[in-house]
Amino acid sequence: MIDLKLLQKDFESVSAKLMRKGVDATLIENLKLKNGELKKAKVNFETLQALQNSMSKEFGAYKREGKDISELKQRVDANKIVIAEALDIQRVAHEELEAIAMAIPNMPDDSVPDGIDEDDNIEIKKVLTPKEFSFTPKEHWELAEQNGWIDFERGVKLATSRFSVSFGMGAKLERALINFMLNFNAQRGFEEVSVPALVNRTALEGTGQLPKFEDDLYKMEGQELFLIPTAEVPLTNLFQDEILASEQLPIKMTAYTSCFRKEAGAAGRDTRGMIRQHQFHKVELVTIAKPEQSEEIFNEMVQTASDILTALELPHRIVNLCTGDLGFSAAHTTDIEVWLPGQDQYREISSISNTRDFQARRAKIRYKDGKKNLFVNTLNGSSLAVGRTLVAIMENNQNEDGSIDIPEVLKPYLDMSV
RNA sequence: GGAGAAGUGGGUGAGCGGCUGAAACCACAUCCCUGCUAAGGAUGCGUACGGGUAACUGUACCGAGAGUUCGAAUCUCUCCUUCUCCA
Repeated sequence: MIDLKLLQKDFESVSAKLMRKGVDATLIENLKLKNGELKKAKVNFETLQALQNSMSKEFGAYKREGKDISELKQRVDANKIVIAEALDIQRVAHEELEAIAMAIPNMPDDSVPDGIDEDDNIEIKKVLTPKEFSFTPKEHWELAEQNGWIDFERGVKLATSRFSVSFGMGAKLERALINFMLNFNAQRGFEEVSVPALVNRTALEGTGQLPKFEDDLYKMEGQELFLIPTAEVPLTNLFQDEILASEQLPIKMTAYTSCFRKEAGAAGRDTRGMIRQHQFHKVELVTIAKPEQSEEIFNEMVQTASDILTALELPHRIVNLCTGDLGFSAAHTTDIEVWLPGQDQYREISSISNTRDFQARRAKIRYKDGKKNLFVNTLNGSSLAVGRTLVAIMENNQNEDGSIDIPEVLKPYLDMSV
């Protein structure tokens, strides 16, 4: 949620920032208007309520003293009707404001470059050089099938398209990657957490998936429960509606979960292989931090994800997302893209965002700074998407005969004898 | 699955439908006293959103929501959670 006070106080700059992210100018204008309306309605209601309260107090005194209450009761009853109307006006104003405000994305930082889509993202640096192949490298689905690691047809049989099944070394590699990543993150100070895969509406509103993106979520029938699209949701919402002690911060967490996405609107994209699945494994990083800590931790998170790829000897590049490619909740985002020789391009494998106080406002996560309660900053990032890492290993480590070399760092995690 | 009990501020725990935003104790903060391994005293101490330069002040919140009432932590209903007992 954007800061409505700031919007009121500094309308020009807030709306300019939101417009960079493509928010309609009239919508912002409307938000300001509604906010003013609500304020007025609130003052009006509270004034009436104060009158009612004081009359009610009098009422008690009258009774104790045995005075006649009929005249007072008349006034009180009359005021009651007026209050009901005022309350109604306030309620409507609040609902209208909420509906608009909850659907408005975060303001991008000034450092975020302008742009329309991923083509306008800015490459910051490349890490490791892709190796030259003496043959034409294959795409991962071909390698996966040839090695018997992944079965796409049987995934469809069990569920529907965009599901797959891993077998043997494919399955073991996934498990090894998860363990490797969790341990790696733990060494960088991120505490491992195990969280529910189902969350309620409040949690999803807190992190920004709802109300706007319900179409992309799997919802339980007859219940207000959703499968998580990312561990960011449960991890961040762990502290929903809490006021944390200053010394507790930063809280650095990592979690492995399955993630579930309907991929509405991605029809036709990456239909082959395991790049874009409805269910996928991901190891996530989430940090709850003080505002002054958040940029330093952001860089740590990017570095951690990048270092995992380096440890796996996977060439990748780090990219600063432009306004057009920025997610709903993010103030700024850095993507890590891994080199896929089979596809002959870099593909996203991690996305790290600082949402600043956007999610904290929605989820009401604050900390005590001396006397005052301030909103925390929340950060999230993949470290890493497991399936895509496996894809990268297959494509980068393939030999001409289709066999695949296992990265050294994973060998301790794999019992190679079975 | 059935039957009971309970959910109050950081913690423990009182609360008669109006004098309760809420006793008391602990914890915490500041100050005073005193020097000895501690104790005593004073004051302060919830959150959100408003109004005011400020002192201060208004509204709401006692698991959540709805209701009864001029007025509800206190009565009624629904839901959630926890505990105990039974199957």
